Amino acid sequence: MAEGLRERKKRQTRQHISDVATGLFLERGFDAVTMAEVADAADVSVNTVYNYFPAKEDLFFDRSAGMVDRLARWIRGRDAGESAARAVLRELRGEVEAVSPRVGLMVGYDRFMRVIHEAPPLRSRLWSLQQEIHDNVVAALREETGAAEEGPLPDLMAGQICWIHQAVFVTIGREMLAGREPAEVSREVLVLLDDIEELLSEKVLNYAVRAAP
Amino acid sequence: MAEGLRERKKRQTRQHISDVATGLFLERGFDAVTMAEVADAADVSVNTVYNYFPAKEDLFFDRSAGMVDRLARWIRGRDAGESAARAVLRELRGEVEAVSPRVGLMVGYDRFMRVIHEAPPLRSRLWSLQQEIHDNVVAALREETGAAEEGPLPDLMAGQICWIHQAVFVTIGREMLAGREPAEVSREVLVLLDDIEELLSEKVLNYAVRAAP
DNA sequence: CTGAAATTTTGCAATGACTCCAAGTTTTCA
DNA sequence: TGAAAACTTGGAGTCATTGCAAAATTTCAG
Repeated sequence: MAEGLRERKKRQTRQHISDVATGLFLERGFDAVTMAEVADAADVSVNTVYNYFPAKEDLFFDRSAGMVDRLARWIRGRDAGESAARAVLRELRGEVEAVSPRVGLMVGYDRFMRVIHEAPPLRSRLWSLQQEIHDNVVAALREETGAAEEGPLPDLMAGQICWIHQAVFVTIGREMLAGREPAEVSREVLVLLDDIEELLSEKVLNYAVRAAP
Repeated sequence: MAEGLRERKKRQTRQHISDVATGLFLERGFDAVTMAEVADAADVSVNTVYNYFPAKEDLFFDRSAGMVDRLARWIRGRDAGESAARAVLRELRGEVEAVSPRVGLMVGYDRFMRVIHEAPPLRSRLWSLQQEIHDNVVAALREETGAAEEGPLPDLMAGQICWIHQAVFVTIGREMLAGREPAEVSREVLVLLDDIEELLSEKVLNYAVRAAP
């Protein structure tokens, strides 16, 4: 199914606006850039910006699109004989060990973090994303453990699993913001992951184990 | 030290504005009430409202003032031989068993929850309060375990303790919003607290035990 | 290739939160 | 009692966000 000119243009326009906006935000901070400036810099009208992005914060987090279902995907993709929590720990260790930009281990992430740090609306949006991640994890756990799970257990387990994720991301964010080197932070977070695993109960570590094939 | 007329008037004015505003919000929802309407209804100028409350959301959460350090207070006030987590569990069980309005177990809390539920800015502010609670817990744990704790452990433990708190409050909020009776929700949450305790590892349950006297 | 239909872009006006500032008012206190 | 200090107010201005209707662009059938 060939993509029409209209579709292509829309995608390009959207990407262009997002790029221009992110550049301005990283340059001067979230507050100091107005929607009108973004529109001007992107050579479109203000209304066109709103056409693609419901709110100013969406301009900043556009790239973080695939992040909200990553945890749920990791859980659904766990190995046979592996629990949800262990799958998440394994995937996180992989990303951190690889010093992956997907978890913020890259040069320049400090600029990104600083913008968020100084803008309350962006922090709010980040919490909102965490909530989405949590909801996706709950949904994944309910599906993976069978619809039989009607009680509060999937919710509680999702809380524990999201706590793992949060602890890792908050730490990476804090250390990168402090100007540390990605490789250095990577080593530190690998230790943190061991600490985290030690704090989890067996019940959590053995929840939603995928049956052997 | 006798309180001057000025102090008294300020407190009264502040309380009056907060009461009027909360009434309007519960009546018509957060979005549907403008700052100008609050000011009119309270017989003050818009600027006076901003004089007492930095933002519209502060008008709504004014009463929840003592909530941000409650967890930290519970931890600091734990019994001899009791850990931080167990103190929090004990205090929560007390409040829930007493069907206390302090944890939302009261008639009319559903109206309160509905306003929050329908207003994204209020949900954001709630997350921001959670963050404050977390920070206070970290501070309390660091002090209570001695300044020796330089590592990430207090942060991780605070995450676990706040998770307990969150799970309880989210559940109460959800059930009350669904129109359940406080007494009924109380019974249900007591069971939830048992589930929660079972999911915590011994490491968490035995962190920051207060020395015997 | 052409013109109508569908879709996107844009300009304009308005709402409402929030800030700044300077001019009143009220309360304190020497 | 008369400043000085602190609080209140009115008014103007910025900015995000929305709604609406008029262009401009793209699609597609004929």
